[in-house]
Amino acid sequence: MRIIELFRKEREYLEKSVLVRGWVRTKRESKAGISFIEVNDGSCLRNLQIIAEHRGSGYQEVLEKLTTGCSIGVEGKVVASPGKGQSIELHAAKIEVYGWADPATYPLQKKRHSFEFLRQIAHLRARTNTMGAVTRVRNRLSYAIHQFFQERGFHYIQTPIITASDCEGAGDIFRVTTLDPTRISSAESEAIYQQDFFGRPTYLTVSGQLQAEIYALSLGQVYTFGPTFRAENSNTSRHLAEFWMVEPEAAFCDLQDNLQLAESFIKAIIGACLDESAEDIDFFTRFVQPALRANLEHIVNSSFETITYTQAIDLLKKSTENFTFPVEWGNDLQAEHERYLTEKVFRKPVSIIDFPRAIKPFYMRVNDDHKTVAAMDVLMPGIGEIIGGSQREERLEVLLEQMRLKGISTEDYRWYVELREFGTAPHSGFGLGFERLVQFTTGLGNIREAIPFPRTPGHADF
RNA sequence: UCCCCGGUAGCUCAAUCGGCAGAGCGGGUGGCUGUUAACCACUAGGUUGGCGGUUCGAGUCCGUCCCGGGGAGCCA
Repeated sequence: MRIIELFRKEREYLEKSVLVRGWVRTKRESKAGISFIEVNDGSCLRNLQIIAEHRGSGYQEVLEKLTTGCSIGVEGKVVASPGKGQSIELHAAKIEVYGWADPATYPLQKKRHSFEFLRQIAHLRARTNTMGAVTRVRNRLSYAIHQFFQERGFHYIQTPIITASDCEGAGDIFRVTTLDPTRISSAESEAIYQQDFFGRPTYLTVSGQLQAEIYALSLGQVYTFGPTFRAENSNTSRHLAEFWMVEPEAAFCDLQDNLQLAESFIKAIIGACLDESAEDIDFFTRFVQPALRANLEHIVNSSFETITYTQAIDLLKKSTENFTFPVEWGNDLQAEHERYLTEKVFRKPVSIIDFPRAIKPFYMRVNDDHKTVAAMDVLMPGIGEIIGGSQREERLEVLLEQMRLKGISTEDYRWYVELREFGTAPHSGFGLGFERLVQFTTGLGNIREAIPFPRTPGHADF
């Protein structure tokens, strides 16, 4: 029996006998002959209070040794609690200990630990209230993502993790090789790749977008939800070397449709958490970020703002804010600029569209002014850019010109070009950083708490 | 990679001007109580991140390296 089930149907289980299994969070002794044991089984935030009488139980020895971290199974009767803080409790008839946890060496205490410390014990931090709550929210968001797309006829596809494309993004990428590193350094540069597993240089993917386009131009609407890798040496609270990305891609869909999709998407999945992870959201609101619940409700209830890059530049130029970086048409927006727009000017999510052609990738559709492309960045208060997307360039000639201008090899991307030669169609899509969404939804300050086992420069433990 | 801050008991932190290294929690022992971050008493626990320097004397000042955090860039 899972504890959440018990709490959900309290009346139904009252005076009934049940078996609950989980981990001891804390134990309070009463020498009058009672032990109070709080058990958590991960099904929900709340602990179940176990009442264990010493008298005649034969468990006095067990109860004395029971400490935080032990795993136990308790059989007993569900009764109404006379104490404050819980409506029901479990009156133990039988207690089985599956595993002990030496209190002298078990690292988790009943008190608050720093996140830095908990990261060092990622195998045990999952047993804390915070990480348990993050994990359940992350799970609920994942489920909501699939629900959202499935309900709208999008097909879930899997794009490759190992790729030979190395110029999709500007960032550094991870090499994938079976070669002995000592041989690589001593070898002739080009010839060595022919001896490698794939017979050519290969990397971990930085995006499944280009492959998703293939399936959008055949199944109509698809989405990916998988791991993505960036070898960028960035040490911030918003970056991971290995993270999960959601990338919908839809045919016969222009930038306006794309914006609409992004807005409905974010509202739907955050709304699902507000409704169905209410207890965990309330926990974060109480202990992590007091304004969290109000912020999330605001996101769900507000309509997102959409402005063009040119309008954004105007707003920034008019502002009295002291920016470190100059505001000039043609420069990319800096974090401080994005924060100002979404947190101070509009105080809600803002989509910025139609960026200068020169600062965006080759695949984005060139607008009629020939100076901008149909790009969109969705900015969220508190974390900045959460979604980046665009309408893709579907016109063969324009795409070839873009590739020429950006120095992209038409040989290497022959297949991508052929999608425009054979039955091309307008299409759009975007990418959403999943951990940033988890971060936003939980209010946690560091993205390293948004994923069970964070990979960052110098850290690949567990 | 750059800038800033930090590293003291198992954990969270304090230590005045450079002058005997401390508290709370956790652990152990005992007491008390339908308890709720339980409470009370006692107790054990330290190469102050490493190396070098200044000084009668360094947790504290200087140099250097390592590690961590925050911010920036890059991005999702």
